[in-house]
Amino acid sequence: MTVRVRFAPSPTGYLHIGSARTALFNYLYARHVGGKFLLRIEDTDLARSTEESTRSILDGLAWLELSHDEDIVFQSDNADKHRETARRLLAEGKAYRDFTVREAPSDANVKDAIKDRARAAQGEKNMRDNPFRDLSEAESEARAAAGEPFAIRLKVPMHGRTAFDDAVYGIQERNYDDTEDLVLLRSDGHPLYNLAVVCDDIEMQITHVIRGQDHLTNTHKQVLIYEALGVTPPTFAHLPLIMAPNKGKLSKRKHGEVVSMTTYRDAGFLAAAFRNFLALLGWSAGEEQEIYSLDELIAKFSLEGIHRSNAVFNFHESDPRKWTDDKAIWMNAEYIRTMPFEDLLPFIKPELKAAKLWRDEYDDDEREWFESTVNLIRQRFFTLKDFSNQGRAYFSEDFDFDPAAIEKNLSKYPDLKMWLPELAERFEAEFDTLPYTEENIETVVKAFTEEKGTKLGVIMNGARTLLTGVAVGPSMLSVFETIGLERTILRLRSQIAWNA
RNA sequence: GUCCGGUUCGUCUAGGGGUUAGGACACCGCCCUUUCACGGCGGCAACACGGGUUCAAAUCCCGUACCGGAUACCA
Repeated sequence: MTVRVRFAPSPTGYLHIGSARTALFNYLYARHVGGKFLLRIEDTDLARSTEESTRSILDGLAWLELSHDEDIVFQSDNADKHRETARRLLAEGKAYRDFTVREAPSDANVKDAIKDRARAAQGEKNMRDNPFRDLSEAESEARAAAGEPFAIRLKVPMHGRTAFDDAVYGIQERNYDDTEDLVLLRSDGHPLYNLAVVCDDIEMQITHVIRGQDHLTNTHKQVLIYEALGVTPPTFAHLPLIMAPNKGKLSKRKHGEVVSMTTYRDAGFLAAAFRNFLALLGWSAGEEQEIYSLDELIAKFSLEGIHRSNAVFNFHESDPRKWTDDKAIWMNAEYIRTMPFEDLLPFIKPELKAAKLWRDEYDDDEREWFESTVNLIRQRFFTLKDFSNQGRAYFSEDFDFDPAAIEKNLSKYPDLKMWLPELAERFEAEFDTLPYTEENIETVVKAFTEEKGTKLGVIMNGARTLLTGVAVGPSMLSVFETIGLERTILRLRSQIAWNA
């Protein structure tokens, strides 16, 4: 039997980090065993589902390059089948009509309301005490025929327990006493989550359900539905949750952008790097390797390697330099500086284009210069954005000067205001005949420094600031060379920074 | 409240009866260097607690604590 897994997000917001990892694990498992990775949009909550969310989720998956097999299933399209299934269970006596008048949904904090209600019941609550559970068939039919609204609830057996062998958490058991007669169909005829999921998973012939462990109790309910339907449940694998730094729930509402996949795409992350990071959040191959290509992840992924304990996504809200997890940033930087140039180019190009820094010559005449420049500057970059921000001066004459750099490297040495234009003269004269190479540049700059009776660092850092606008970067000799003689002279003469 | 799950450096994790408890990120120091966020070397830092089983427990069992999840006519 071929393995079929699905990723089933509800379109109530963008793709967040937890869902993304669930999608990734499903994808990796499917690819590992040569199965199918399916996508189902759980849009049965008409009030909260939006098309925009669906699009955003699809965008996120596309960015992560998690391509699905077969057509996307929209759960709402199957509502009739879900209703039919509920009616069948009713007809078979495995479900019953509940004529209890529906409570108005509490508007405030739903979670808290539920918790309060549960606590108030003080364990006194008998999950089987619904007065309509044992209503005679005749009376049930009569009341329904009279037009009285009813919900359909599953008739959970009085004695026994649900059990399944979770691929991650092992044997899971739960007494029927702890599960209420769950509603399958709302009184307005709307099918509910657990019913819809089971019906669709059966219909889609899902063999493995890989999802967050927040679904563990749902799974018991779903097993009950499978049993009522006489269908063997799939294998379940529940994933540990991804938590906020305070070990609380990571939520869109509380933590905002940092949990959204699009944030990472827009911040200049490479999908490969982020995927790699995500894969290691709750899974490990049991070895010390950290960097994995997609093919390696697929080759090494296994359900056995999934952890049971939750993982913290360690971002620092108050520190702009660590706005997201350190390791994610490090991994992205690692990819940026070690990827083959040809693989990186397709990402740098659009980045530079968007910043109006791209020139077509980089593709042919200046290809060599472009490549060596990128290889030079990418060593200290963290995201693709750095190419257009910190790297701007390499590609454009229109760049800003970092005030801190001016302060540190120029203001402190007023003589530089004269010296650097003078150095420009010197360059112009010397390199009229001499080749503009690192070696020769070093000789010229050193001689110049000695004449002025100053330290090499003063001249070099002053020049760095004028040439690149920032205080950090590669070896200054390389910078001189890659910026080129002409632009070096122009920038050394410029007084813009001094007037800033 | 009840049910379920979890607990190894700050974080991600390896290990799963005998290890100097390993790696990565972060942090700190030294080196390289004109700067630096690259690189090299090094350092700091963990088995939640209490019982038991055992010659031996981070590892197995029980309990406690703490954290998390669930408990809807949401998904």
